[in-house]
This record gives sequence, C-alpha cells and structure tokens, in this order.
Amino acid sequence: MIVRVSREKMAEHRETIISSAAKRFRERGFEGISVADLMKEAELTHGGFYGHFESKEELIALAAERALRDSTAKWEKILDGAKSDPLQALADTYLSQRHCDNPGTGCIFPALGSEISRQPESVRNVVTQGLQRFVGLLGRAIKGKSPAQRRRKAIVAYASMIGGMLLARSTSDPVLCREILRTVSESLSSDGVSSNLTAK
Amino acid sequence: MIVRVSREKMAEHRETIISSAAKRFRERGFEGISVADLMKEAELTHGGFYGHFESKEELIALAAERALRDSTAKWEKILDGAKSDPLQALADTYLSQRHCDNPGTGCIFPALGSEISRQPESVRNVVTQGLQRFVGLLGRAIKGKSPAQRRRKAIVAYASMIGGMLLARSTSDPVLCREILRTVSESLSSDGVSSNLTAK
DNA sequence: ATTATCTATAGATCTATAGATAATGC
DNA sequence: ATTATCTATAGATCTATAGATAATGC
Repeated sequence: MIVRVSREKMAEHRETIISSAAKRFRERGFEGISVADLMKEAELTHGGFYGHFESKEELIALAAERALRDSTAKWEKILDGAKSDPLQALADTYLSQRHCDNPGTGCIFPALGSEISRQPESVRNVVTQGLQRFVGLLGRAIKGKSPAQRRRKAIVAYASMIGGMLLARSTSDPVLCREILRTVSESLSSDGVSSNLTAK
Repeated sequence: MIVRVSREKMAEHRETIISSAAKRFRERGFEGISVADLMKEAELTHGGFYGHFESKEELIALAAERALRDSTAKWEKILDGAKSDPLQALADTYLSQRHCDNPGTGCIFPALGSEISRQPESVRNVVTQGLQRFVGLLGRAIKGKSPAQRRRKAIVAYASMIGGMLLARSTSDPVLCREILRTVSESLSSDGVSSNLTAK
C-alpha cells in the first residue's frame, strides 16, 4: 500500500533516517549498513531514500554532522557541570567502559576515523568543522597561561583520548582494554601525570 | 595459459599477496580492495586466491600481522638509532607529514583502527599481540622510575600519536593538519609539554 | 496538480566454488 | 600422481533509477 505523508511527517522521516544512520554508521562503518537496511529501520522502503537524499554519500556527510553535533552537546553539559576539573570529568566519561562498549552513541573519531580519512572532501569538511568546535570547547575548559597554550593542551588531550579509545576497542584482551582506558584517563588528571599514576 | 609453478615460487606468490594486502588495506580499508584486484596486483587470477588462503578474513589477519611486524622493525631502528631522546625521535617520524600522506606503509591503527574494532577475534588477537610488542618496545625506550610507570607513559604516548594522526588525516584543512601533528609531537618532548610549547 | 512513497529492476560488484589444465616432484 | 593456477560461474548484495500510486495542499 502506497501512503503519501504530509510535509511535516516527511521531515520527521528525514530526521529518523539521519539519526539511524548516525548510529549505525558508528556501529558498523559507512559500508556496514546498506541504504535498504537503513530505510527498513525507518519503516520505509528502499526506493524512497532518493526522495530524501541525492546519494549515500550525502547521507554520510549529514550523519557525520549529526554525530558531531550530538557529541558537542554532551561535551558542553559535562564541561559545564564539572565542579573542579572539567577535563578530568570529560576524560572519565570519554574513557569509560560504557563509551567503549557503545560506539553507536559515542565519539565519531574512534568509531569512524580511519574511514573518514578516505571520504571525499564534502564529508571531511563537515568533520573539520566539528573538530574545530571540540578543540575550542575543550580549550576553554582547560587551565593554561594563554589561549594558544590552552588550545595546544586541548589538541593533545583529545588526541590521547581518541587514540586510547581506538586501542581499547581494537584489543581482544579485556584486561589490556581496561588498562588502556584507565591509564590514559589518569594521565589527563590535573594533578599531573606522574603524581596521579604513582599514587595508584 | 595455465602455469603451475614450483613450491618455492608459490611461497613467493603468497608473500606477494600478503604484502600487497598489507599495503592496500591500509590505503583503502579492508573492504576497499577486492580479492580479485589483489590477485591482479600479484599478476595472478582471482580463483587462485583460495589455494593460498581459506577466506578473505584469513588474509586480513595475515596482512594485519605483516603490517604490525613491519612497523615493529621500523620502530626498533628508530629507537635504537636515537642519540638522546628516543621517544622524540619516534614521535618526529610518526607524526611527520610523510607518515600522514602515506598510510599504506604506516601504522595500522590510524589507518584501520576503526575497522579493526569491528573485526572478528582472529584479527583482533593478532592486533593485540602487536600492540603489546609496541608498548613493550616503547616502554623500554622511555624514561621513568619503574617499569610500570614506563609502561603507563608508553601507552599514553602511543595513544596520543595515534589519535593525532587520525585527526590530522580526518581534516580537510592542511593548516589544521599540520598544527595537530606539530602540537602532539612537541607534547612528547622530554623537556616537558609546557616548556617546549611556550618556547616556540 | 503536486509529490512522498512504493514496486520492480538494471547494472555493477563481491566472495567463494567447481572443474579443467599443465607443470612439478616423486 | 600431485597440485598450483586458470576459467567460468553461482549466488548474494549494493547503489541508483524508472514508473506507478494515492494522499496532500493549493
């Protein structure tokens, strides 16, 4: 049965497709879920996809943007809600077992970074903007003499969190996985790396 | 024309296929090159593949192992050949524009990490072993009070290098790309983060 | 009348296998 | 006789499009 819906409902469908893609892509990779299966999740049929988007590539860019915006919102809440050490609060969440086990709702870089580097510029432009927002946010929450130094600290902290999560998810050894998450998290404590690490 | 070759030659073919896969997978992803195209590169035909390997998955594990072993050899040379600061010597090479532009011969984690986390355990076991070797190597080359602390420093340093390369390759902005590579590299200087960063 | 969705399919691509062929290695 | 490689193809899957349908919105 063919059912044409209102414009409002169509806009909802579009949002559903993008949200679903943002989650599934992070879980399975850009090539890990087909247009047909994404449409099935939205309870629509395959062919209808091309009324919403020009191509799968366009959806990839939109889904990446969605994932980045959702993460930005989460970060803002965490950084603003932190009592003493916003970076440590973020690191605790970012490097949690929960985040490790749930790539579909997590940071795009450990989930899709390797594939993003091979995407066309349309996708990498969106990602670049999101990355700049993250660095800006984090830089404002970090201690440091100058804005330039806070920015440098933010870049290094973010890189270590992403690399830590990537390694934790790559290993098949749960002990090593936990060791990596904990070690990187503790290295970001404002007490300084050595004091915090030697304390444990 | 069908040409059966000697056992020695067959072993060479096998090596060629694995080496080619180790490079192409890092360049294009595990799904970015087909069995047929890999065999074409080795100047063999598609069907012959299954005389060498049971499946593409088996080749993925072997190619990952190859990539990890090649990187281990490179790291050993760099760490052993360094005059004063082995970690900085490694970071200079790892976070170079050259490495950024050539994923096919570089570290497997920024090139394939997101996909590795979705691979079956056969692949992730191989990767885990390679990762443990890297951490061991790096820990021996790093300054620190105890072996445990050297290991922690090694994990954090490696995570930041991987995350830095992943971000550098994800951005479409060459200025941001260079900023990330330089900033993470300088953070690994043994002078300490702040002194080195404020000096520039 | 317009258009959001559906049905059906074209065309490309991919992994894996079956059976044939011809050179190796006993 | 054994076997490394080749030819040919089965079977699955994927993106994208063409044309039909029926509800919206003027």
